[in-house]
Amino acid sequence: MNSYELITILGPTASGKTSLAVALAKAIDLEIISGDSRQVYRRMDIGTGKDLSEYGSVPYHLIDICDAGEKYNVFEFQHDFAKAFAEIKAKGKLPILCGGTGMYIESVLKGYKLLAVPENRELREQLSGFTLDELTVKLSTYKELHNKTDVDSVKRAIRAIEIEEYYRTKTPDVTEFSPINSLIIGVDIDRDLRREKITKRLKSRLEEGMIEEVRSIIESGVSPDDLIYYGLEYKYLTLYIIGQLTFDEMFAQLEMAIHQFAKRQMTWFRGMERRGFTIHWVDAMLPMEEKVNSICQLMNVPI
RNA sequence: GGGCGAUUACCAGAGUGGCCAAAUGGGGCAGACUGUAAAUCUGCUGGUAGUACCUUCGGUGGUUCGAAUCCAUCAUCGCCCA
Repeated sequence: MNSYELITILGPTASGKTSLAVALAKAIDLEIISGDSRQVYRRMDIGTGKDLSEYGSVPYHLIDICDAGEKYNVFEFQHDFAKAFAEIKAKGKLPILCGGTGMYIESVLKGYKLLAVPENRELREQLSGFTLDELTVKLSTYKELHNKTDVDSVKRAIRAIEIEEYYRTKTPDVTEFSPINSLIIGVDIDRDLRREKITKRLKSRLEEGMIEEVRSIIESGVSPDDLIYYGLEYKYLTLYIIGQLTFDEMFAQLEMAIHQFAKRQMTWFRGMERRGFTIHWVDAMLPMEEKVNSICQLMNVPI
């Protein structure tokens, strides 16, 4: 008797989102759509914590859909999500959106309106010599920006101008996404425990061959800069591999960066609550069965 | 045993008589964020009732109107001579 079109499971890194989503999917026959901005890349497995072996027979979507070295973004995610969502729906099943990338999740729950604006090489070249200040002045001539993200770097400012210019001259192809009615489950993990788990998990991933994983991606031709762009594990391990950090420096800095990342994730989720989303927090420490049961209750599904 | 140099808030580290609750960086905490989001950016960070008061700069005791800053002494650490 629920009108939910989707179940969303979110939480900071190392909170156990994936296991919970898989357990729930097994219990009531669901399919999982990943809401993770890094698990989309192939061969980036250990560092993104894909844990594909956990899924068993549960179908998953939006994992391994790009090559390492490519650059995926929210716009593409929104479209890919819509497609996967429709497919699962067509099968008469309920999808679970599970991930830790707050903006990706919110973009589909809210139905962000993003314009399909292609790259404008000519314009980019034209603007390439400008300073951020000059670009900011130029930006201020537009009434209202369509792209509401920060314009605090030259790259972003140019992108914002690109979007405005495109919008001025053409009618962009706007795919209308509507907000989705989703039950939102947040995995709540005590801060100190979270930090402890992050550190432990980092150690075990290093033992499982995470360094080799990054090294082999570099050897296959992906440039270190492109890997550094991905942040966290891929950034610090690459810096270690190319000799810019010692092992100890890499470990200490990466550990810290993951802690900070987890904190930022929580800030996003709390922000979502302030923006009107209801998140049902479940204690990460509860036994899996209890977590699954409590979600089933929220959904009014008989257990 | 002798000589010199250190000792500052969670950490590193400035400050060397008043403008010092103490620069700066890191960490931590909180927040923002519709096209890099594992990114980027902002605020706070001794205590309390928020421009005021209280307790701080290794310990103790002095000098001074006034000390993190000067003196004495003790403690710990580092380097040099034995």
